[in-house]
Amino acid sequence: KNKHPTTFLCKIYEMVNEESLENIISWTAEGDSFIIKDCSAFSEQVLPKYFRHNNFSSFVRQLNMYDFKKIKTEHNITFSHRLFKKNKRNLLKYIHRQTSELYVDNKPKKKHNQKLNEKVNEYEAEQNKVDFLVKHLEGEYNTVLERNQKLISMLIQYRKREERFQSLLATYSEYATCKLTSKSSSQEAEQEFTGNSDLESEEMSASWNEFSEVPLKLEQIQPITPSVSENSSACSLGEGQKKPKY
Amino acid sequence: KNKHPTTFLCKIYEMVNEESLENIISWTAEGDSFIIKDCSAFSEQVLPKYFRHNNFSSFVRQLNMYDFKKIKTEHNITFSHRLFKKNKRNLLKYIHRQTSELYVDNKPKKKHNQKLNEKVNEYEAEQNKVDFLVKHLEGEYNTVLERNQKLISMLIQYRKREERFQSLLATYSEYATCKLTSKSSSQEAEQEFTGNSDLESEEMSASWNEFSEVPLKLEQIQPITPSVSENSSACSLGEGQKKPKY
DNA sequence: ACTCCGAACGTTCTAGAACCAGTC
DNA sequence: GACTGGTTCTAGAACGTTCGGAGT
Repeated sequence: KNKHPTTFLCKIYEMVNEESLENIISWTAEGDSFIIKDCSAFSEQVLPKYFRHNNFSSFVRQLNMYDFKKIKTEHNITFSHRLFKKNKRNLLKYIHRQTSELYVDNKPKKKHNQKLNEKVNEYEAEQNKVDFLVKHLEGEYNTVLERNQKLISMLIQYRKREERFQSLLATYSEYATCKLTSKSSSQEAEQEFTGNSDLESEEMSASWNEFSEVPLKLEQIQPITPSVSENSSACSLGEGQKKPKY
Repeated sequence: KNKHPTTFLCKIYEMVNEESLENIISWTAEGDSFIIKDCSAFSEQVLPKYFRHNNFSSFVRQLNMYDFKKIKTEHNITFSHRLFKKNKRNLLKYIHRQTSELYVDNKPKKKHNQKLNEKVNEYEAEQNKVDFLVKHLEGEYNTVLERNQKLISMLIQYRKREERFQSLLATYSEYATCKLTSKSSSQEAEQEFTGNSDLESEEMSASWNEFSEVPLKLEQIQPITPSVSENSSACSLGEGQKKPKY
């Protein structure tokens, strides 16, 4: 695709080299840029010969499209391009007209659209941050959930054990009350166990009531929606995606 | 603020009305726009008299800044503005130089920046979604964490109760072994209690060992960073914020 | 060969962005 | 010394034109 320079490049190269136009447009002394000495004559006489218009601004627009830069001078208009030099016609084929970068990969390549770009960058950064936090939170949540499940099963086992203690104690108690006449130690023990009026047991049953409202199975606890990480990662500016639809 | 028209408006009004420039710049026949008949002469002779430059493009830039529109004509350059008319100098004060709308309310007013705007809108939508999910997750996490804490305190109470059961049983057991000669029921009971070789107890102690690695205090469990909701809400395009720093 | 289509190029008008200058 | 307007260079956007290649 580097076979021929575009017509525009050929034309400006041609007119800059044209000796009859030396008083209007020519190379600079250094030969690394070209100078338009008579802007009016250039617009009115030269431009129509090479292009379909005589608007200097259109000419300049084309130069900018090809990444020529205007050089700051007094009373003269000078443009340069690193690949546009005197006696270097073979370099022309490497100069390319820039198609709007915004449309090509929707990354505007320059300072342009600064404000919007800042915004987009902020959003990207924020998105990445939130992504990370969400993933972290998910992990935390799941570990806590597992721990929770473990605690619940432990509690259930404690309960079972306590039931067995109780029946065991009942056995002892029954045995004691049946086989023995009133002994002080037996009474103390029975009182200590059967008396539900002590503070600890009250707390306990209160806690247990609350606990009974808690779902006991992992499935009953609302799971983390997996759509979070999917969406957020899809939005974290992967290279290949084609305009995600939200 | 509508007292005086800006100097630019005064100057173009003045030069359009200047009879000595009639062959270069003048009103159109209808008097609702002005025409530049000789672009070169205008640039080289007229512009420097009124402005600090002789660039036609700078002049056009100003016209566009004041919302003048170029009229499509042959061989002539014509501009018009709905408030710029012959013999209507008093209308000039209502013409305003447009400051970049992007900066004013960071909502570009036209079709311009389409792609970037799409992106920003996508990010806004995504951000709101993720915000919601994060808040939801935080809520879930905190309830699970509370529940966890409750379970842990319950477990501790169960443990205490079990210790008391054990000492109580020990008392019974001691009492039984001391005061009674070998009875079958007593032996069974004592075996059931002291025998740690049964399956349930093994599970139990295993669980307990795992549990001991689990932090018992809320403070030891890593809290959710509150920065999530702050940042994300700050990024959700509130109207008043001045360029948040991430 | 022919035509249709799409991509790149060309022309025009307008806006963005950086910088400068006057003014309050 | 911040704010508004002026100047300069470059880019965006719309639209027209050309050119080459796929499908017939």
